[in-house]
Amino acid sequence: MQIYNTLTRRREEFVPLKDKEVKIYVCGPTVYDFFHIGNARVFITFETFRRFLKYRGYKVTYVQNFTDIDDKLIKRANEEGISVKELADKYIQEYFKDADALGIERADYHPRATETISDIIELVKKLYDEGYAYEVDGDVYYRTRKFEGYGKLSHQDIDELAAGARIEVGEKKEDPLDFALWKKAKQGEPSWESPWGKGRPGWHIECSAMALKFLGETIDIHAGGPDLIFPHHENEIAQSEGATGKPFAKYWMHVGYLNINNEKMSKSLGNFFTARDVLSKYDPEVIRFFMLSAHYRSPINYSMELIDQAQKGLERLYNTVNDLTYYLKNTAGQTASPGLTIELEPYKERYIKAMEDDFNTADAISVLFELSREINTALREGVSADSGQKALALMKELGGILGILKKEGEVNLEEEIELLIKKREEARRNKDWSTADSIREQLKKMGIILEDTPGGVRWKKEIL
RNA sequence: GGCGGCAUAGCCAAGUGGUAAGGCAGAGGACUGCAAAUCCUUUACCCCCAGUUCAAAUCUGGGUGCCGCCUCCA
Repeated sequence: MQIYNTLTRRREEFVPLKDKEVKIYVCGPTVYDFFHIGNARVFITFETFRRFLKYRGYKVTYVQNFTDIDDKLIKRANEEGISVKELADKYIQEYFKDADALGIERADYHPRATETISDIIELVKKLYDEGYAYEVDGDVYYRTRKFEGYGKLSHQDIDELAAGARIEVGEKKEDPLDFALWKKAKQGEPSWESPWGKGRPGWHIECSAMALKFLGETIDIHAGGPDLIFPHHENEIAQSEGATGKPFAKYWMHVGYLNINNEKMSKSLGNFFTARDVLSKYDPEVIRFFMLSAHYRSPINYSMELIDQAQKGLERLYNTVNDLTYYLKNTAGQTASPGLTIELEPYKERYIKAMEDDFNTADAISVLFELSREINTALREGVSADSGQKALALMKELGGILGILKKEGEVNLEEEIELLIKKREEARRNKDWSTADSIREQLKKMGIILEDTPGGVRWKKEIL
């Protein structure tokens, strides 16, 4: 199993710190608003990797945090005239609504920064005692130049970084590169007691503290969005390794950007879509399929056209699953001939091989398409019930890792629909094509698609 | 200015030395009352130039173009 490590900029053999146990920390959303589809890409991507690791027998402990105290939350809460906690509670709920809808399995732990304050304070204290932090008038800063490896993740030279750094008004840092671990409370802001007086945590320290608390000093995989590499993850390394003296994470993983019209999605450009927007227009599985159809480190472009393309592709896979299901229910075993057998093992092996190659979901999906074609062919020639069952199970098994092919296409015929189909059959026998076609249209509007096959009339529910 | 990524058919997209997966769209065919679905066939001088090699989309150098990070951001 190979994983690309941002730290070394190479693909590395994946060896967990301990046996087959994998500890993963993913930076979660700042809960001041609905999350957007760029966030969704991160959550879907790493959650899918977790599924695959579990599938391969790893015991995964997965942590994804909520940032529920920061400038953006404070600003938004003030605008809405509610407390920061009320705002955060609201958007954590909304997070779960959207994430659940997208089929994103819940993490083992979803810690909140505000519930980790005592751990954060302990960590800052430790950094202070070690000389990695200093206090100025109630603020505590990290002494960046004291940490030897600073810049190793983003591969930036510390002096080059210093050239671009700025000190904001009101900050009293020793060095422009230093960053806040603890911020002195301002009037009307949420705050907690600390050795440096009332205040709140800086942004980066919470992730160090939560990873430490739930996963320990060294974790296997730390993951997140691409724009977290600098400064967020760089700072996390400085904090965690400064405090423990041990490597923070063995593998650092980052997804590519999700772009709109080939440009980074951002609020200032107004090219912004929340997951909820997109969920109102597309089936969640289509969104997952779309995101997983390119390599996770490549940028992907979001547009209706491309999502439509993805939907068509997913429909093709579903046609196979539904045709096979139908066949097994209605046709298999009814003929005297034993039927074909499909060699399934090679597909499974190729799929696993693709996923073990730095999670090449695009390649894995192509295996599903090839399996799909072979099943389709076998279906017209007559596949054995046993082999058909196994093929169906494999499609669902491999699709399930990606979070697709989970729907049941068949529904029980309601009487009204049954009646319509009978009427249409009668019309067809009388070669009354216009009546037959209008009934088919009528059913289409009800979400029922009819197919006249050599074996008789097939119907299916429109599922995407 | 510093650092990095990408450039494969109309579109999307795999492929890190041995003469190009897969999907969408298109064309032709089979099936069909018509559709739909499915199957078969078909569509690539792998951005340009030079080099290394028996052999390069894949390695090296140069060029062009696009994108990103260095500042809150997934």
